[in-house]
Amino acid sequence: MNVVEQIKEQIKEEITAAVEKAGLASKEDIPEVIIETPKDKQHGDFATNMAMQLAKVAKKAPRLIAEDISNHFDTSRASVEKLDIAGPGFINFFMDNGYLRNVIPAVLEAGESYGQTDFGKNKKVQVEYVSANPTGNLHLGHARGAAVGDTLCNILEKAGFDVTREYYINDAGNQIANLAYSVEARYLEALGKESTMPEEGYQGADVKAFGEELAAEHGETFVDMDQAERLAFFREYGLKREMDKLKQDLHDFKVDFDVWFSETSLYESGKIEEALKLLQDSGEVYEEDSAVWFKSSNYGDDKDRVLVKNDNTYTYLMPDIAYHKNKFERGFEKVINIWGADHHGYIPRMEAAVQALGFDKSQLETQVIQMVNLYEKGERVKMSKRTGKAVTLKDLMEEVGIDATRYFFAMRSADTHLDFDLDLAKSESNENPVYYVQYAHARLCSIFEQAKEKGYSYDPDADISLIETEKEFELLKKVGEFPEAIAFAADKYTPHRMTNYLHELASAFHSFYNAERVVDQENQAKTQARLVLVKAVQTTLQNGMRLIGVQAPEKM
RNA sequence: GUCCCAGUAGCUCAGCUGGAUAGAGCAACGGCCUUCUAAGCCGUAGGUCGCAGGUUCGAAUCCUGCCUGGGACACCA
Repeated sequence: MNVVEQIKEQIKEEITAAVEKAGLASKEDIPEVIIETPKDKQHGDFATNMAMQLAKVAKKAPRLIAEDISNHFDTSRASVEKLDIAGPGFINFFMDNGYLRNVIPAVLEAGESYGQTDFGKNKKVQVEYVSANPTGNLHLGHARGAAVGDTLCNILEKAGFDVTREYYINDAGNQIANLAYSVEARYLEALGKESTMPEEGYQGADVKAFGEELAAEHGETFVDMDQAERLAFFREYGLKREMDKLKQDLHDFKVDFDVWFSETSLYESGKIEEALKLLQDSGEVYEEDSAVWFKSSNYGDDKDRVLVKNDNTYTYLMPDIAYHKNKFERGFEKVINIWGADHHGYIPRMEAAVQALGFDKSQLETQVIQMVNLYEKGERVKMSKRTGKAVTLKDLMEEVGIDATRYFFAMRSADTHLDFDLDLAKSESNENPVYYVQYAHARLCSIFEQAKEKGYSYDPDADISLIETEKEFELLKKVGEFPEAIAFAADKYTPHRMTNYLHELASAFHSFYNAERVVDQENQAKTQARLVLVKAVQTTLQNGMRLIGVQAPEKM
């Protein structure tokens, strides 16, 4: 357990003890003790609302209860210097902050692994994200999903979950047939032959390039080939090219997957029939209008869904059911889907399917990534994937940069609409929020450089009892909250809390930096102590930035 | 029609399990560089938390209804 958490536990114990000693409630009746950090420093370092919570049980006014508790509270323990009663009955704890010094050796010892906890109990979790159709470039929305998904995975891992990152490749549906037709059309076009682009074809420049490359490499080889054979080739070719590109773009964005799961593989391995049979055997499906329907309305969906169409092919849902069955069979205790907003209506039927397969609804968690609206020069830019007019992940990486893009997406709650201001994200100025955090790191590095120049060597055994100012303790407290911040973000699946935390940490550091000097020729011992403090800050900042996937630059 | 998301400072957004005087960033205004990076710090100003009810000792937060904006509602994927 980390230092800050430990002290909170001690305070909790003392509160419980005080409540019992004061005879306010029996042990079983004491509600869970809540320790919070007040927003206003006037209200102390920690506070509890125990007196208000006890008002009903003890049948007394909260302020009187608070007095009873504080009279029986043993301040000699838990580093409490004094306590106060305020407002409607809050008990505020003012700490002897010396305990915070213990944060430093804890961080230094843990190094890169500082922040790691066993909160997740090594639970097997699978996160599926991005999963964009391999029919074109990744656009803004996928970029958001990639940044949020990857950050969430990083956080879950750090919080002690056993995470598998997975991408579901939709390589079996009509859209892939359309891709094949599109490649064909572009190929013929490149050879100057007559060609027709299907109405639902992909107009993107990438497909056009495929056609040209095929024409250049293979000449007219495919022109007289049997069309089915030719399309099969174009299909494979297009798919491979699209996937290669997509993997490369994601990799450049620092997003890598453990498993690339092919939809086609479900057809080939018989897993779809297997899943369908299971549903049939358990009476979850019926036939109507020569189609096979799943009784999803039994599980809260607003209507039943077709699994097998009257032309005897599967809907998209059927293989996806088989896929989810497979996920659980692989032993994941929790399956997290991060889907685009356009899939939100799809969630109830998937939850229904999971239950029909005999799994618990709570094992499936679906997070929706809301729409991204792009703004440039103050105006909304309309995008369309089909026509190829869209801002791609690649554009973002080139124009905005990986760090700013990742930070920008990670910093906002994923389930709300996002306005992406291209000019703001591009601006290399203090308007861009990522620089605030990066700048803190560059400053930290600069301190070490200066120290080195002035002949100081970093000594991990420096006398940290010389850490004593308010700014130092505030900074240390923030550093000490890191493991809790990670666990919290993991628990609520809210990666944006992590950027909030990093911003707060950077802010505490900048504030300290302006108030106190680290490298001070007049005071060697203090310099040594502060170097150790600052090292702990640097380690924490680096670990946090790694979670978001942004660089920690040494110079800016 | 049903469902999802949103409505909080001029703008973009946080706000935890309901808590104290609702917070950041940007923009505005006033200070701070002979000393570790001023992409920073310190301070000022700015809000009937969409509206109306309800629950509660206490509501931006929970519940109900309504208004406004965005989106989703295929035997497509």
